[in-house]
Amino acid sequence: MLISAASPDIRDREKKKGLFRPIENKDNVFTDSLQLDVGDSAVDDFEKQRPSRKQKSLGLLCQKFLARYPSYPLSTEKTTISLDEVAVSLGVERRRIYDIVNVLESLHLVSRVAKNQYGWHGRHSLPKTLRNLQRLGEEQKYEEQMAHLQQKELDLMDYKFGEPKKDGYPDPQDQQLLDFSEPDCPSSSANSRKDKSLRIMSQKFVMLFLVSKTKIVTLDVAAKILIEESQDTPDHSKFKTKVRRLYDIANVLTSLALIKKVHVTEERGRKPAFKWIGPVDFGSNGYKCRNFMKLEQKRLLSSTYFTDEELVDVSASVLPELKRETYSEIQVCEKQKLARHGSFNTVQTSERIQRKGNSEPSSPFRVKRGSFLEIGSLAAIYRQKIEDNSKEKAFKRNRVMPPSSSLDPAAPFPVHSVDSEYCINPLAHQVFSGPQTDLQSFFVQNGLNGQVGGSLASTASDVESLKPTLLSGQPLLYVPSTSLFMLYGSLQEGPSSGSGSEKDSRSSEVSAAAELSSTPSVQKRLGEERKLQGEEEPATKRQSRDYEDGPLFLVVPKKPSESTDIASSKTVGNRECVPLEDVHLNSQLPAEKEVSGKDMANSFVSSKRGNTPRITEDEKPSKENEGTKEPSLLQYLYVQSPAGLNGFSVLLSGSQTPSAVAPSSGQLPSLSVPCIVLPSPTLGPFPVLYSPTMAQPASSAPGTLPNTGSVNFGMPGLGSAAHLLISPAAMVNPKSATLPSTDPQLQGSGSLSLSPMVSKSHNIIQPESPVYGGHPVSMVKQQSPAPVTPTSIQHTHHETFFKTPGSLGDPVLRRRESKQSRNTSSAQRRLEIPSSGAE
DNA sequence: TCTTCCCGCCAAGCA
DNA sequence: TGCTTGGCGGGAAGA
Repeated sequence: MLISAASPDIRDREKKKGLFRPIENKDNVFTDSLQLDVGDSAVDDFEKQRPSRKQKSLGLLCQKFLARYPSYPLSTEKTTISLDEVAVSLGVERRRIYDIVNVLESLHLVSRVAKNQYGWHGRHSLPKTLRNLQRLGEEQKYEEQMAHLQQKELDLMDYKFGEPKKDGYPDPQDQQLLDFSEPDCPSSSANSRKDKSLRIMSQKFVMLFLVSKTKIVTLDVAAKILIEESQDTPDHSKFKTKVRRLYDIANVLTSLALIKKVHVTEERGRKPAFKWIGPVDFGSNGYKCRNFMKLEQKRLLSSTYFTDEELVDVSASVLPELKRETYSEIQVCEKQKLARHGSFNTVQTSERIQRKGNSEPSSPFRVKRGSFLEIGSLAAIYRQKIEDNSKEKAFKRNRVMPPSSSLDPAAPFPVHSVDSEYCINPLAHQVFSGPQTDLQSFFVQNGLNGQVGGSLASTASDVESLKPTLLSGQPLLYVPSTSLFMLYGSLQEGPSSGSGSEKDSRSSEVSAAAELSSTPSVQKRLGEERKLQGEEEPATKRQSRDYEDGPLFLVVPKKPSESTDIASSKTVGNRECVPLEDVHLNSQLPAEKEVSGKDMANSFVSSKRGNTPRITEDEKPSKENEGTKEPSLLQYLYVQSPAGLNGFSVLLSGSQTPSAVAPSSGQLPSLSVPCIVLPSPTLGPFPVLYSPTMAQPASSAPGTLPNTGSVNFGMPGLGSAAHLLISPAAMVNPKSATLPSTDPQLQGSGSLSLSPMVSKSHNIIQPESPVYGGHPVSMVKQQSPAPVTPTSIQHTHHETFFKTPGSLGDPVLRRRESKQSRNTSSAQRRLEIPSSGAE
């Protein structure tokens, strides 16, 4: 799989090395062995050289088969598979290859082009195929059939060895329901050879997974359904035969990392079953995948940009080696869906599965479909997390639970993440808790409250609070050029966090949040909010934002920030930065001053939130935080190196106080956030510039130059391009830096949101904004004073934290380099990915 | 003992 | 008719 993901050159080289030389070429083995003198020693040697049963397994064979071809071949890359050649290469009979290609063909990974010849398509269309299968499975009511069979579990033995009860199986007339409309779908014409083909069986098998809520299918149930559909006499022999075939299919699907072997323990004992671990939720909103951060552990991704589908693939490639506890997910969605609906509702609470031995909930990632992921930053965070467990523990002690309301319409994951298996995102905790700790410490040390726009968050109203904007205190990864990933984590849950009572409280809270989010009322509110948003801005603007290649959000669970320092609170209280929302939320300011932290957490709108006095890090956990449950989610802004930035990328912390980032109207020149300038993914290890001091004096008065509140970056050689002012909740067009904004909103708020969500809610940043257009950015040295923080937590891991996987090893670099050509044109790649929305 | 699935026979399908 | 394709089940390795 690694080779598959690598460049063709590497593949060729590996091939030359004989990587694919059949390890089980029994002909050779036999020949060699037979050349020996017949004797005990020769027999022993023969036995030793004889490949074991496992070595000859179909699964292993399939893996070798898949390794021959790229998972995502270029559109111009036409790969033809010669069955004879493959069989010889792998040292197996052609019959075995048939088994593999049949299953692969069922998923449209290959297609038969001629006799003995197949065409390799890769996984490009896999999501679509799965989506279709899911739809077909739903149409065939497989879920009901499985439920019915499971309900009739006590009759299973009777079924296996005798005539099944009539009521336990579909009526023969109902077989018409199994008449698939699509050519490649199984037909109900009974007992034809095609009906029993492995190809059709494979599709049906996959359907069972896709329609299953638990995503677990026992072999007996699957075999039972298949027998019924084929109208075979359900005797034991048929049952065994079906199970054999299902094993064949399962082996291939396992090699594809779509399923994995599990056991279901029932009253009658353990039953072999398989669990779907591939992408799920292929609806219009996109799909999710797992094991995201394992990519980093495996050092597979480096800082290379991957499409979501590539990510899924690579993630799946390491799946067999992954531990269950480290699974995580990525939820991919369309920007349009995200922008319009503000949420990604494909996660069904019904799919929740309590994590075995670990009830720690987490949230899935959410990225735009077809977008590019900067894995390196996330991976670096993950490493940091691993390396700093102690800090994490200390952090957890003080962390608070984010309220359910903290779920941005575009970020409903904390809700679902409570116990939904498909929302489980250990990454959020395992990966970011540590880094977040560091960042939180960083922010605290720098006089920041550790919450992005925490003061900006307002509880103006339920509707307003649901406006898509940066989550307070949450990490935001921003890639202005193509997409935006907003990272946030729900650190609330987690067995190790906090006291038992506190944990329980948090758990219940999260559960309540989950329920709340799923309730119609919430959805209604979201709809109202969206409606309001729609009314607030011209349709043209909305449309442009919806369809422009704007940022997306990668949402990951984050642990709540427990750290709020005096400086930050002070800054909040004296915030001179008036968020854009203040313009229309001004009337609510007085009330907001008294708003509890909980309310704040519920608010997603940047506002005068800062009016609420922020407690210190020491106070917050023990006092308000308990009741407020304000989410302290870390946010990062990852700025992909725009044109003119010499390939440097900027990782910005979104957790600075608004005051620090809020420029006065007409004076919005620079960045006032903690940031790290990173080389572009193609440049390898990156910490180049790092501005630890982000503390912003609360005294920064509106209208003053941002020298005190802004962090500027000096980028030699960058020239004096337009200024890029970025803040967790505010971003200003470079043009605004030098010229007073004529936009009333700008003047009123003095801050602009870099986040598409924020911009959306604020109606300020337009897609065509130079900021989005990747204007050259000039950064000057930060001039902010040294931060004042109550907790002087050392963040000694910054370097490690921000080190990209690209610096991890040559293989990674090589791969990244090799993939550069493939990813050179992100736009091109994106164009190749059909919009799910269109579909 | 049960699960898993390799192995190859042999028949359907096709040119 | 010959070749491709793949259903099928015996039986053995492995759990």
